[in-house]
Amino acid sequence: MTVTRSRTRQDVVAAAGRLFASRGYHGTSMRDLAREVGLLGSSLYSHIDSKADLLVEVVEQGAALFQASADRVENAGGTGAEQLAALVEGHVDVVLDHIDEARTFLYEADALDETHRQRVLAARDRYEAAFRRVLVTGAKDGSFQTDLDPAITAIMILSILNAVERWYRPGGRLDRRQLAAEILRFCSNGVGT
Amino acid sequence: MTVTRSRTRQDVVAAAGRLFASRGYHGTSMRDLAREVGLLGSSLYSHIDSKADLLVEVVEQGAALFQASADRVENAGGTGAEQLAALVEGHVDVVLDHIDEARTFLYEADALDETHRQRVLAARDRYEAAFRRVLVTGAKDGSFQTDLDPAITAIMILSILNAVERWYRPGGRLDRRQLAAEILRFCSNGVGT
DNA sequence: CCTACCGATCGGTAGG
DNA sequence: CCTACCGATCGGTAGG
Repeated sequence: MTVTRSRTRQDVVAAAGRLFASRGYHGTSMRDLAREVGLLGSSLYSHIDSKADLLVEVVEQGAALFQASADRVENAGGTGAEQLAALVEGHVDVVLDHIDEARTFLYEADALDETHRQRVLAARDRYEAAFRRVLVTGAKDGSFQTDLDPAITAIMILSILNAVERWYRPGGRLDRRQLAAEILRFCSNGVGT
Repeated sequence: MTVTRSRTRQDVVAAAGRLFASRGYHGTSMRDLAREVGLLGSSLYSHIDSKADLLVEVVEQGAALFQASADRVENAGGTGAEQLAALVEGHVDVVLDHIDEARTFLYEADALDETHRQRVLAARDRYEAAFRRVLVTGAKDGSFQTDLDPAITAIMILSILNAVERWYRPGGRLDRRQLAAEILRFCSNGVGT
């Protein structure tokens, strides 16, 4: 016996995340979203106030997931090398387990109003700062080279991590642990002999 | 004496590139574009056939610029290390000199019709293949480790390169040669001791 | 390149 | 959550 139960606000937000991630905010209409969740367009407004609010909510979920990973790593402590490994694994997990929120956080911030856009930029910088700190820690404890530039190095590591969702598909040659290991290996040693 | 001369098709395409790169295809209206180029919306159609055609044209310009760089590197030859350096420098040049076409090529392909979208994916793979070949060359000639995976390594290098336009701004601490050198250094040695 | 305009779709509201 | 609808804007066309 199938019971059609009424949609919750979270159903609507999750569906919005799916569409924003796959077609972009401006490429998604409220009627697209309503169809995705099984309603008519006007019925969405008994769950939410506006399309813009939905974007804010999805983006902030993405920001919170990445930050939670960084916070866990910082609380666990360890050498620079250990913490970098944990940051890489945590990022891969967030991207693979919450791809819609991650993509929307990474690529749709420009569709936000200026106030929320600035908050996203601040959230990204805060997350990036965790990588910078780990690089400094590792330079001191002998994990890493001592002359590396933490700012640009953090950006390059995050560039690799953020791009994962653009090419990696589960079920392929690498599982997610092997993926994280490959990334960590490249970030540690590069291609050099 | 200022002469207002009539717009050419290329002015319209270039303006479209600017807007697609900064607001996205779906975030750009034909009236936005007309204003950018100093016309009324309907007047655009004496230069172009449709909004979709404009996207195709900008994206294909981006594809051609990247491919031209890869072709130049391949024709110049050299060791794997030399060719990788040339690919990195070439990519940085394309991104910094043609940021609108590069961004549109990288981020707006999903807004294309399926036929053109597939062509972009093929163009990206062809460009990526140049990186894979250079990695294989370098593994044979002693430039690089012999046990690296060319496919995933090429993706990671390109992830760093493609992200450049998201954070690098000319006139800052690094000029473009230093930027390319930092990227090459990271790709060669990573953070390890 | 503009005037005048088209049908379709947009985000959203009133009222039940 | 639906019916009925709003004004605004969308990409695009006819005709000059």
